[in-house]
This record gives sequence, structure tokens and C-alpha cells, in this order.
Amino acid sequence: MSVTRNDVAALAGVSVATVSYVVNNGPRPVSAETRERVLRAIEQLDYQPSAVARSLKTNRTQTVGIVVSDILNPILAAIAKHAEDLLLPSGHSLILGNSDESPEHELQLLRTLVGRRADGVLLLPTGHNQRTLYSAMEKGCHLGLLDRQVEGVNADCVMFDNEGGAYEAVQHLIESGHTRIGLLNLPAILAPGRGRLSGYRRALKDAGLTEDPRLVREVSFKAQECYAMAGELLDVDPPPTALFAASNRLAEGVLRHVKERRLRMPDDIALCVFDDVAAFSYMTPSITAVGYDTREFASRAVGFLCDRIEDRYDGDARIAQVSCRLIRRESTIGSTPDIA
Amino acid sequence: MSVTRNDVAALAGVSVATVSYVVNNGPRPVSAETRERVLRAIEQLDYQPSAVARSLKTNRTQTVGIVVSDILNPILAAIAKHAEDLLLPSGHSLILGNSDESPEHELQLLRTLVGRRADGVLLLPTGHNQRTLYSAMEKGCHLGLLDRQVEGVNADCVMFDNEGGAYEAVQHLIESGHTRIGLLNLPAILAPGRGRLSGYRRALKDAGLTEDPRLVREVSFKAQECYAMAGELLDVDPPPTALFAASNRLAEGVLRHVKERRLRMPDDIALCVFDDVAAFSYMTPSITAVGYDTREFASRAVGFLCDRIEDRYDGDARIAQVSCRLIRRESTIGSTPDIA
DNA sequence: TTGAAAGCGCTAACAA
DNA sequence: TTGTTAGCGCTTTCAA
Repeated sequence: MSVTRNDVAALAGVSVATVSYVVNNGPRPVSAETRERVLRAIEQLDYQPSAVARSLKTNRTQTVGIVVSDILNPILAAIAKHAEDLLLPSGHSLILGNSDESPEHELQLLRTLVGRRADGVLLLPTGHNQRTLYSAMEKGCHLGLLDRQVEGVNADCVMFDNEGGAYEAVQHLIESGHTRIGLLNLPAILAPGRGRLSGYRRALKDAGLTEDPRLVREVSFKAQECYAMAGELLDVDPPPTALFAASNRLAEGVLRHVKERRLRMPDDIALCVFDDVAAFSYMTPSITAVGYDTREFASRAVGFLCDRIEDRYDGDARIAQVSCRLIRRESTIGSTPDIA
Repeated sequence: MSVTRNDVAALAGVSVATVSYVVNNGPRPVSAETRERVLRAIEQLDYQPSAVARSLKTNRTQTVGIVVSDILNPILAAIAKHAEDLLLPSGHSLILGNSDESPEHELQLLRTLVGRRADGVLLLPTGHNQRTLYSAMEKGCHLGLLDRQVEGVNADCVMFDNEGGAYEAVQHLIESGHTRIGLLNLPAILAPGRGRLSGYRRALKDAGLTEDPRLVREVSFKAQECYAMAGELLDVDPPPTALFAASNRLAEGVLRHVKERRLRMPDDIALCVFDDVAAFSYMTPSITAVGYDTREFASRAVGFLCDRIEDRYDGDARIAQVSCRLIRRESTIGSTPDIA
């Protein structure tokens, strides 16, 4: 079928072993002259070594999977992009999987990845499939969790400072004079939802405000529900004067209402969002958001994973936290001298 | 190292061939009783067949690459997502690559993909690397081009109706009373840029307007340059009253100026964008855009590719065109009764 | 410095 | 209905 190492060896008049040593640049030396001949043969035949055969032999595929809930979320797209960037130099390819928050979908993706003998997987877990995760790790497929720890799964995890970011956001709203602050939150079964909720609570408490339970809503990942919940939140009596949306997806629901009801931000309603996306800075009004460095996040996750893949670390699960910072924009402070 | 088919065969007390036929559900029959025993052994050992070994034998990897210029572009992310969706049922995995519009980067990604023996590649080409593309196809790696045809490469291609979409957009601006319409265009060396430019020109001509060359700007893919060019366009004297931005990226440059200069859309400047992204519908004012079905686009591309991978088609390169439609929003018509 | 050959885990042709 | 075995393209040990 295609050109193999035998063809190269034959053309160069050397053994297959020698070709191997030339291709891999080691581990044993090859005389300059022989190497030259081999390289010429490779060139001439347009020979491209088979990573498949190589993987079978070496038990390494130089492949890592990334399974996220939604690649359309710009945050996750950015993490995937940076992961790919960071993995490229070491020759790893990235296999992309979308779980859509579905455990069944996630299961299938994980099985496929294990079947392909991926060296590792970066996973934004649905929170299920513990057994499969455990079995994957047993089989030597290293695991790195993204922002969500999974109970009973002892894997490295990189998180955002969810609690701190939320605290800073809500504190900012309080300092801007708001006392009725609605929270549109992620499901609190997942770590980010829990963290953002507790940041919200701590900020209220530190300011001596009491929480109105009607102002705290938890939303699944359905866009429709976001929209509906945002509406309910705005309709609470007396209404909130500010909203903290715990994710960029959640913010969309709010923004649709703002538009439909012709609300002015921040006068009618102030808005702060966890997750900063590009559009927030050039919208009018621009949107105050909790931002963070997705490149750093990806870098920590890839670092953890490669440490294990390349046998530099084999200990207990590690946790890294990526810091967040509040970017104050017009949706809370009303006007900006400069574009942030 | 890991559990292999031999282990399963031994435990079940059958030959490796039988295990194979059970796992693959064919091609030869296995008695119900034996199958049962094998399945139990698989279960018990938590055996997961190696796709690597399978690929070496079958010369098929069930892997396709997708190489795009920027996965952060929501349009490309959507195409990647849909491609993954569509490929999953047939057991194909998607390897993601970001070329960043760099030919060198693209080259490396293509080489890696060929080395991994990807069954096919979906590519948004930089326009270079023809030889590598040609050689990849020679080697049996099927190729599907996304929106950009490459001269001298005889591969299937799916395109948007760039000319028609641009025509409709500019016609709409003209009908709204504009006569000085700026075009912020993609590089015209690439097919989409050419198509969108000629749609712009045809619309002007059909309306009896003459083109002012100062109102047509071509921009590379650098964000900075977008911003600068958008500024120059707005500063032409006499200034344009409407702008057609040939991509969502280009639109960002315009929107930053609109914000900084506190321009009102559409009164000070009307804006229409090729590429509809979610944010355009909930921004205020909402942005008029040329939209299309990314799912259909991905579906055509994946269809072309799988036809070849699965030997259903082996003829000349095919072209498909995905239609576009104008979505009129506030940035051109000033107010919408409903959210589009 | 180089070659020969075993074997990675699988599929499928050939035998039984 | 089932078992045996060659061989996919590579890496690497053992010998020369």
C-alpha cells in the first residue's frame, strides 16, 4: 500500500534498523554517510513513518483527548486552543470531544479515547462515570480535570478561584450601592457552582447584608432555562438592582431580557458576569466581568498531564488554582474613560 | 502491560480469532454460548480492544483531522463541533489543529495527521502547502476543503454563497438609503474575500452606484489591523454612512470604533456583517448579519469526506454551496419589533 | 558501525 | 462452528 521502512531500507541499501535510527535520531549512532543515504531515500520516496505502528510498539500514542461540555463556549474553546498550542511542541495531538453535559456522551468519548490508547485526557467532567474514569486511569490513561473535581476520582485538577472571583464581583456590586443582588448560578452540585455561591454569600455577609433566597437561582445548562430563570429573577418583588451571572452562558439569558425590556445598565439593572469573553469589552454598555488567564489555566492542566505522561511525577493528585480578577466596565459603573 | 485479546481468549477458553469475531460482531458467526463466555471474560477483565493494533492491521484509523485557522472564531468552533457530532456515530474521532493562518503551522499539522494515518482531513487552508496537500492525498488521506479552494488542489470543497450573501447585504444597505457604503474585506487572494467583494460590486452596479475605491479596504487577519482599517474607513471624506464587514472578526474592529466614538447605529453609521454569531442578536443595538447554517456546512463537508473514506465515491472533486440569508436587525433598520 | 529478528495487539485467510 | 497463524510497520535486543 504505502511506502514503508522496508522500501527506504532497500533503496538506501541498509537495514531497517538503520533507517529507524536515522528517523528517530538515535538511540544509536549512524555514520554520516549512511545517514545521508537514508535521508535521500526518504526524500525520494516521500516516506512518512507510521505513528500507528510506532505506537503499537512503544505503547505511547502521543495523543491526548480533551472532552468539554461545549466547544461553542468561548472559554472552553480558548482552553482547547491553548492546550493544542502547548501540546504541539512535544508532538502530541489533541482529540476533541464534546460531551454536551451528557454522561452517556461523555462515557462514549472516554471509551473511545481509552480504546485509542490516548496518553492522557483533559476532562471537564459531567460528574458521573466515576467508574470509567477510574478504570481509564488504571489502564494508564492519565487524567486531568478541568475546573470540576469529581468525588472519588483521585486525579489532578486545575480550578479557577471561583470563590474569590465571585466574592470580588459581589463586593464590587455592594460597593456600588446595591443591596438587592440577584445570583444566577450554575448547578451547585458542581464545584464551580458551589464556589461561586459561597463567594456570593461571603460577600453579602461581610457587608452585613442578609440573603434573600428568592434572589438566588440555580440553572441547568439549557439556554431556555437560563432565559426563563433570568426573567423570574428580574420579576422578584421587590426586584434586584444588580445581577451576578455565574457564567457567560447565564449572562446571555440576562442580556436578552435587558434588551427586550429595554432596561438600561447599570441604572435599571447592574450586571456582572463570571467569565470574560471578547464581546463584553466592545458591547455597549460594556459588561463588567470576572476574568482570568485561560492560557495559564491550560498551561497548568497540560503541565500536570505531561508530568505524568513523561514520568516526571507519579504521586498524589494535585490541585492548582488560577486566580481571577474583576474587570470593571460600564454595566456596573456606568461609564469608562477607556476601553478595558 | 494491559489486558490483551490473548488474556480474554485464555480466560474464555477459546482462540483469539473467536474473541475477534465476538468483538467485531463478525464477519463470521459465533455460537451464542461461546459469545456469552467471551463477553463475560471481556467484562471480567475490563478488556478494551486496542484501536492502535486494529489500525495497523486494517490500515484505517477512524480518525479525521480538522485544521482551522482559529478555533476561537465561533463560526469555526461551530463547524468543528458539528463535524465531531456527525463523525461520532461512525466511530471517527476528530483531531483538532489550529493553523493560525500560518503556512508553517499548517504544514506541521498536516504532516502529523498524515503520520497518524488520519483517514481524512477537513481543512480551512492558508492557501499554501499545495505540494503537501497533494502528497497527502496521494497517500490516501482524503481531503475536504472548507470555504477556500486551493489552486492546483483537486479536492472536494464546501463553500458559503459568499457572493450572494454579500450581494444581499449590500443591497439591503442601499435599499435603506445608503449610497456611501464601506467594505471592510478579507484578503481577496482567498475565495471568500473575492466572493464577498464581487457581491458588493454587483450590488452597487445593479443600483447604479459607482464604487469609491477609498471605501474598499482589505485587511489581514491581525486584530490590530482590523481596528486600524476600520478607523481609516470611517475617516474617509466624505465618510461612509454604512459599513459592510466581511467577517465577524472584522466587525469587532468596527464595533470598537463605534463604542469609542460613541456612534449611534444605524443613525451615525449602519453596520452589516458577514457571519452571524450569537452575540449579535442580544447586543444593543442588535447587529444585522448574513447568516447560514453551520450544521449544514459541516454536514456537507463530512458527507463528502466520508463518501471517499468509505469508498462510496472516488470521482472528481465536488463543490457544494451553502446558502446564506440576511438577518435584518437594529444596526441597519433601527428597531426591531421582535428579537430575531 | 551495522544487520537480523522478535514481538507489540490485532484481523482474516486457511485449516479443521 | 472454531483454531492456527501470517503479517500490518515499527523499535530494540542481540549478534556480528
